[in-house]
Amino acid sequence: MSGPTRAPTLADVAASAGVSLSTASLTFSGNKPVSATTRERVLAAAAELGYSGPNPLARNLRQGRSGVVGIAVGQLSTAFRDPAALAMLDAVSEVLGAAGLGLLLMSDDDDHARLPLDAVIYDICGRETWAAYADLVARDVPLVVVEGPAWPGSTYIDIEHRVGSAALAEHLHALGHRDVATVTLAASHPQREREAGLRDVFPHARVLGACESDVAAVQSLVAHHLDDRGPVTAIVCQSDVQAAGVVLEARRRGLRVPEDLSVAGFDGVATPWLDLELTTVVQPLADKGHATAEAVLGRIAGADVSDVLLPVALRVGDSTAPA
Amino acid sequence: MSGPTRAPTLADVAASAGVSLSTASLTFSGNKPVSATTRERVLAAAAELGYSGPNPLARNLRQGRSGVVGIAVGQLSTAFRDPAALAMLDAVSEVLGAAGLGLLLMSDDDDHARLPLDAVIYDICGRETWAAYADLVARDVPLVVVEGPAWPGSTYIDIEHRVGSAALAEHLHALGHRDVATVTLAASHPQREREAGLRDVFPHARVLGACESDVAAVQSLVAHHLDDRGPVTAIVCQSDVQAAGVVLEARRRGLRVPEDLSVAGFDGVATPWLDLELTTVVQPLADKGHATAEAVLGRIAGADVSDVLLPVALRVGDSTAPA
DNA sequence: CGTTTCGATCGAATCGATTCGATGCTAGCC
DNA sequence: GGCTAGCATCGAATCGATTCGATCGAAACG
Repeated sequence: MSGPTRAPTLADVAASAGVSLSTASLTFSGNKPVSATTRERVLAAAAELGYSGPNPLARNLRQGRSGVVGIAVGQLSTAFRDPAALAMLDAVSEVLGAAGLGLLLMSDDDDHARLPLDAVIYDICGRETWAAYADLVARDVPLVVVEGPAWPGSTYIDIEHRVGSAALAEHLHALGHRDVATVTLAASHPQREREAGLRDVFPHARVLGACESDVAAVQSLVAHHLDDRGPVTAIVCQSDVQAAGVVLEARRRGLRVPEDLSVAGFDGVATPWLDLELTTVVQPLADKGHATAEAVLGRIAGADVSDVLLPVALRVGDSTAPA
Repeated sequence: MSGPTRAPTLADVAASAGVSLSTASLTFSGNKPVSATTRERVLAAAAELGYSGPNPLARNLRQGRSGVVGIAVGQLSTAFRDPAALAMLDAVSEVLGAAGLGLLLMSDDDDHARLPLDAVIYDICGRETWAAYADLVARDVPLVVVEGPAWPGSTYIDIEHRVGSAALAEHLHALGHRDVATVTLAASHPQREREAGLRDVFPHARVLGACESDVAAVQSLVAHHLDDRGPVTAIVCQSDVQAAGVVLEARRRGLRVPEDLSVAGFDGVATPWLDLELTTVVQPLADKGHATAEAVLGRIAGADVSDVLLPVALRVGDSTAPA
């Protein structure tokens, strides 16, 4: 006969247990000691009423935090197609999860202004403007930028693009390469830095074109360059996925890698479907993710968080050889 | 002199504009008409005070919704390594994003009981129990299960595993194959269905072993089977990624595909780094994602939502040939 | 034995909006 | 002119907790 009764609240539990609302709250939150007998009475009442714990919405309002961190990655499907992005995401999620925070995917155009976010991670390489930025600033949401534009008020996590890129270029130069071309990402901070590193060694390196980190995309980009490829003896890519695309396309066109063409990548991720190990610049993806998440935690806690610049390392594989 | 003044609230704006709190609220929410002059006064006051819109936390509490939908996918890095998962995620995000809902990643072990979720999508093939399930039920959170166990109270989105698998098996049978082996996923509803479909045609098909949808994993799984492979002439996999792994490993061992060994996959995703088109069972990934998201919206709206069963289609590629 | 201290509990204020029902005012109508 | 609608606005209740400060006993102390 008791219609669809609404879900019990903490007040119901408190009443049923014969304690005050505040005591019931303390029982669940543990923020102050509660005697064992009282705790049991409250928990018993909760169990009987089918109370499933404090309403998160109410807690959030009171505490002024939502427990949710946004991560902007552009288009989901393209962003995560590159294993490097996944490794990073994994590390971020690990740290935030341990801190009890959830990770909310922010895709490009959606309007997330209505969602309560405790902080936002911006990890869209290859984009320099962002509609949501002004809004986040207005709402005082801490922003952690990964390899992006150095926006005022945000914390900045980055790697040594230029150093790594230059080291790779020197490796090629030492192998005797003189005519080097590069596949780029969209114009962006990391892209500019990496290109600068390349030009430290090869000032006249040719740009074949820009594309995202996707095997098919890079294949169609370099396809015609490989037919009539002029004097180029090495191609430097901005990700291992791009490099894999170049290797596959080169082979399809009858070129041997590395004998006829040296190919280099960036990131240092596993490419199990390629039968050679790429020469690449290994970046500490897990460290980058951890550093990002730690920065988020710090900013949420209101601490002063300093920017992070992580080192990279050249890894010489089987995809580069003397010119 | 005015210390760190706290962020302005709607009450401040209302006072400054000389209107009531309710009118100010209506100005922002648009739930009831407000005269143009009043609206302008309110907006002007808001601009002057630097008010950046209603606090989402407060709105959420009042409305009893958070605007966030959780999606459980197991380990992030492994879940998204398969492009099929990404395609699905993309479609889900598209629909939910358009509805103003955010998508929160729930990884395995994190405790998300403290987060306010309007609904949860369960998309972990290969798992039959879930610690969070009881909790979600207790909290009355709508649950949409994709290819998972048919849990009471949840909405169920699935594809025709058995039909597709049987169609593929018949294709192999028609090619003259009689000795077929299969690589499986962890024991789960879709795996059982697919295996049943396979055994409809090949009752004695041999199971090589189970592994996740990952090139490297499948390679090490089938490695020794390919050396001394007995009478097997075809291997049926549970994903295109698995199939790609088998193809690569077979070639590494000197077997030609499809001349010496036929290989089939499942999903119908692009494998640009493979130079042949896989024979596979194409599932409508975008439709599946859309249906999932629509089910979520329906459940949140309190509607009766019926389960969805989507069709699949056999696609014959270059990886299967006469035995 | 009087006083201090400490732990457990309680009452009330608070977080910042949304929304129901009531009120006042103007316009339309006969 | 009197009456009814309808629109804009307002006051107050509400969402469901957390948390500050006060209170009350009992234990510890000199």
